[in-house]
Amino acid sequence: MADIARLAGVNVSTVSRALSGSPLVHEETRARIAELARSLNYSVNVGAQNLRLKQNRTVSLIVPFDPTSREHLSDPFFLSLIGSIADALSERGYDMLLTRIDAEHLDLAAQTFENGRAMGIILIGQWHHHDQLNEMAVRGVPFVVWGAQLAQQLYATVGSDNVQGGRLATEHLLDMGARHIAFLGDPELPEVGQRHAGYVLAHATRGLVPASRLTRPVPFVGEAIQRDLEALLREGHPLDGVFASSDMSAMAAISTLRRLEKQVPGDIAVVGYDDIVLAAHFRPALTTVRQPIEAAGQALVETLLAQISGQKPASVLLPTDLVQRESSGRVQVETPARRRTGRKTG
Amino acid sequence: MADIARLAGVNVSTVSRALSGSPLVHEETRARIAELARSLNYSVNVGAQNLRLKQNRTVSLIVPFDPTSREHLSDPFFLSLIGSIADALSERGYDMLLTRIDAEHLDLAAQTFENGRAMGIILIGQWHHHDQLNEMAVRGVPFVVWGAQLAQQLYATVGSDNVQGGRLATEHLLDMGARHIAFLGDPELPEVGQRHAGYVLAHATRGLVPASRLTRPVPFVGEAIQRDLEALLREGHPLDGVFASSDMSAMAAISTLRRLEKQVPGDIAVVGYDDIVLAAHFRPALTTVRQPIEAAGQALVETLLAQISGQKPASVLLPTDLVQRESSGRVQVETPARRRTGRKTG
DNA sequence: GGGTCAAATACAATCGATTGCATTCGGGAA
DNA sequence: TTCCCGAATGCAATCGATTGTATTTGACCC
Repeated sequence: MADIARLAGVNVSTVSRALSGSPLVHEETRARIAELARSLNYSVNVGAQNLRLKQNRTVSLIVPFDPTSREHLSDPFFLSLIGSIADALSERGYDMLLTRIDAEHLDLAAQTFENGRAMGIILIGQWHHHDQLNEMAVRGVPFVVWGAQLAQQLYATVGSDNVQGGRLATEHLLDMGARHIAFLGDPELPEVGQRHAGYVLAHATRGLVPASRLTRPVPFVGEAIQRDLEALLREGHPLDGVFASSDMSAMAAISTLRRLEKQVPGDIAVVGYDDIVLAAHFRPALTTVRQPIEAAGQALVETLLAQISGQKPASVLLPTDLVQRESSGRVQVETPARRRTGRKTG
Repeated sequence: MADIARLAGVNVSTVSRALSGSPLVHEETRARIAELARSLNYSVNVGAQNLRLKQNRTVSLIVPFDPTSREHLSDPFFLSLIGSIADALSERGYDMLLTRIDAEHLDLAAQTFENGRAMGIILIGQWHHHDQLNEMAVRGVPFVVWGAQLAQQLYATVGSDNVQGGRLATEHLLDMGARHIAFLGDPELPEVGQRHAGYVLAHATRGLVPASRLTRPVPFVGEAIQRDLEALLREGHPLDGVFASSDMSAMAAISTLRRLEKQVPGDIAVVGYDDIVLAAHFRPALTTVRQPIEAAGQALVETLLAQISGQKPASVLLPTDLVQRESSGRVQVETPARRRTGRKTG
């Protein structure tokens, strides 16, 4: 900017005013300065500008990683969610700063705000650290979490109605005749916990109680699912339904079951969660609970911006619905296999 | 920082030195300052720091959008690529600033560098603006492009070997007995152009020349593919193979062909490009040319960082290979349908 | 006790912008 | 001619850090 000022024979303050369209500069001067700026490929230093103005148009997107696996960004659901957030932000003229942090230290997320790089934060998942997040909220950090609404929550979340989703999935499996439905996912994670609550609720309304060993706290990805399902079947526990807490785990489960020579859905009906694009094209096409991804990105961004502009945090619960496809056809009610394994129900 | 200095009863310069671990401050003083900083949730203002140090640890990722469609970020291939770039950057301690710009003004990408927000740029695709990019390179902007290597290129690209990929796909289709192979994709885009070159080359080595109307310049996504294929078939042109320049278009093509009561691969063999996760699970499972996504992210980041540290731009060509699945089985050589449609070969 | 020296800390310029206030300039009114 | 006024521009402080160059402090030695 100093260069331009020198070349134009004016003071930097005039250049600054000219470039920001202040009515205080003579039109002729402005034109001369604008022309110079263009020819020099000049653009204002956003860092310095933000420093002076104490504001910016950047939102920080934090994608925590599980420190034990340091797993890569690959689940299509989260990738799509990131895409939809990026779109929602760019429509509004914001940039997105993507940072990955250790999921055990979610409070580090606040740094991108506190050090002035972003005016707000979108966090994917609350993991096990509801408390750290509440503390961040008390500190006045503007942020929104993609996840579950929890009790005593001082921050805003955006998420699908997980209890409802879990319930829909489980009721559907029960309708299909399944009576021994495994739940795949770690209920310690808030979202999964709510899906699990829906699973229990659906049983309860029919006077049923799922066997506790049918709840399998496996991580979203990796080979744990294979091993776990093999173990479950080896134990000889009856099994005629699977509710997986993500489509990727549902697909892993189906592959494993088929390898163990179970028919899906003939012997075991499977329902997933998310409705990623892949779900519709998988064989058998996956019955699953749809989470509205486009709406999610929009809602996250709007909620955050509202908060930044001074409104108080207000959570959003997005509707979920069941998409019925092939993986959950009617279960054959009395196969020799099932009779053999007995029927303890928990 | 001024607050801390006041509370600690020292000058800000001492605080700065203490926090950055300079040996010039007394150990005791440092401890006191560190403790204060922690209790105040203080972290240095990165903007101000960058301003002073003229450096940062942020890389800008530019994902251009086609201004006519302003299409959302949804192609799984690009989403995965973004994920792999994010991972490669975070492994090295860099943050990623994601910005979307109009594909007709790729030179705007330089702004994130020139205004000091990022130390380098990764750009997805060169679109129609090789010239703008060369000009950016002349200006000294450090950037790498995911795309095709072109003649007279002053900047670095990372990309798969598109000619080879196109050739592999086409040779495979020819091996399967196809003789009227449509090419789906706009050869004006550099990467697609090279895949098309491979397509022509594969024909040439067998003394064949593909009919020019079999080259269908349709965009990657949207409904154009359906309409275009319908038109092609309505014209009565013989067709027994399709090489689509992305998996998403291959899948759209297959759906359309089936709706028009063509067997895939029985009547028409189809090969895609990318090998997205979905490809393996689609029915029929997609034969496709694999692009190594993890390697791509790593290579992009390494190439950019090398350039930032002063080395001159060096492009990387990643190997591609054909993944053979179901969508490209042997074509039935003489069906009544084919005989009916005649055999003008262009 | 005065001088020397090293360790620890303070001062002040700097990065690139923004903006309230001061200054300059020219023209019109008295 | 003098004074006033508004338009256009310049000056200088400021944002929050870093760092070269003083300056202070205290220990040690003669």
